[in-house]
Amino acid sequence: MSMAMINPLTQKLEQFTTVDEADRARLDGWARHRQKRWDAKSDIISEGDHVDHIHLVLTGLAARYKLLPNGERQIMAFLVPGDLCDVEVFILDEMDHGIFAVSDVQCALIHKDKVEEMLTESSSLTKALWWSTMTDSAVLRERIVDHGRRDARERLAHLLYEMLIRYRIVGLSKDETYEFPVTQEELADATGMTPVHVNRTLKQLRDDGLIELKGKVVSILDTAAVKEVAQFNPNYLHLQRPSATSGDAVQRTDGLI
Amino acid sequence: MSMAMINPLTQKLEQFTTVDEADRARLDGWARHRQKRWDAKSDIISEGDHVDHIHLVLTGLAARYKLLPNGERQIMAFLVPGDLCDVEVFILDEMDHGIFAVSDVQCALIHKDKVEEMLTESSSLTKALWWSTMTDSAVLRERIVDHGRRDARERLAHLLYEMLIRYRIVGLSKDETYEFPVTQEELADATGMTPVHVNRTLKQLRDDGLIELKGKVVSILDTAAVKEVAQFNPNYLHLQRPSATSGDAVQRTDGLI
DNA sequence: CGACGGCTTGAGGTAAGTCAATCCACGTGG
DNA sequence: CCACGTGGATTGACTTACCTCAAGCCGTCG
Repeated sequence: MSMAMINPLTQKLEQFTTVDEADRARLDGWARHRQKRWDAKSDIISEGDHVDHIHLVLTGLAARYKLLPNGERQIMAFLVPGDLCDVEVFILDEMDHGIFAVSDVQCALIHKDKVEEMLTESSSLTKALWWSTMTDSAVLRERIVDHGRRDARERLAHLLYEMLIRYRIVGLSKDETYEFPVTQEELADATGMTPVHVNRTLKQLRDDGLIELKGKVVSILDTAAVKEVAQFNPNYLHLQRPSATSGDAVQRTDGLI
Repeated sequence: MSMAMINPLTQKLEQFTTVDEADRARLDGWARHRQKRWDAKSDIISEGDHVDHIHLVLTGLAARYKLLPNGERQIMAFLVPGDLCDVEVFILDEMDHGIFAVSDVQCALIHKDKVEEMLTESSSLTKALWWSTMTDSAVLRERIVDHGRRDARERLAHLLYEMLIRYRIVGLSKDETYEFPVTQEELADATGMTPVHVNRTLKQLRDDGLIELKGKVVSILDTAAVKEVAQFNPNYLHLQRPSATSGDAVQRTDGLI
């Protein structure tokens, strides 16, 4: 990572708390220490792996997935820069799912000992990291709502809008536009649909003037309408810093959502 | 909680590690200190609540849920004795979902300060609790697979079998039988189906001799067949203690699964 | 130029939803 | 002790959202 580049994990944690100089230095050390690159479509971690490094996505897009006995695939989460792939392996014995590189991906490898060290040395970072894993769970829960109670159109709109915000958090969106390097097949595996039906639904969203797709670039053309059809409630992303932490009761309204 | 009764949280954590006397005493103190009871169908925690106690289910069944603007409900997880309802509120500002009592529920209320205290005083319990939240996430991921890539029959079979194991962990199953006090409507809200279709699918599972339902009591009649149609792979429950933790390489085969 | 991966579109099929009636176990009050 | 009301389970008839199969298209890369 170049010196100029902002550590996307630091940037993400800023959503939750102010990261002080010591913590920032620690996070930068993690991101710089050891890096590795994966080609698009290759596995970063496979189901059953026993990992002793945590992977932090620096650039590119990755995805958690499971393969069913019949060969079908379900993508359970997308991982954007700033996301940690496998905090669980820190505790659990082996991966119960795999993670693959959707596009070319650059990761920092953080040895679990480094994280363990942090847990005792910085309670602020421990909390921040905890916040990160809790919001990851919240995103999983929202995905369950998507699959259980939203139809194709709502589900896609919800996913595309959520990704906008998650990219925005790490500074990878411009206005209402972001690069989302997925194929329609991957979108299908993430939304529990068929590639064919993803295609038709996207066309419908385009024809209705809600979104635009140019290559891998997504633009939300009509924010209000997209939030409306997605029934989007941003509370699950927990982008307001907890009021107990900030001295005053001022809630930030910096327009991320 | 009577003295004789085994703390279900302790019992659950035993899946992951051996709980020593000090930790056991701490957990029992938590469970005994302050308790509260909820009537069936009442809210234990509502969306938007700011909670400063963690709720530990002691008896009964609870469920995490979200309400959509159009009034539909999605149940994202069932909480059985030994499950913690809201570790997240420890960090996050407010609940992004609600939790309601499916049956009458008895909970222990644990003040967040008690938990914070534990985090600095017992690294073994900290790890065990971490394991617990990680497996909760794993269950959420499995639910996404259910919804995305399994049909009604597979989904119900999967849920019923998973619940058997989760009840078994806390000693609330007898052979292949357990009490699961849900209505078909709640089952529908959990599986993303219609009550009508839940009914038909259950009938089919019964007619095929896979399961039995007597009132609220579920029996898995044909374990092999149920695991087969559910494509059940227990790895996501992480019931093997991590090999790094146990001195020898012996894996337990006590037949929970 | 041809092959290939991914996108698009059409025609027809099916799992699951909707609407609605009936049934059944219960609890409760007259 | 029975009539009645109520919440939940059950079943039938019909509709629909999404799937399947299949063909064509389009850009790119060797």
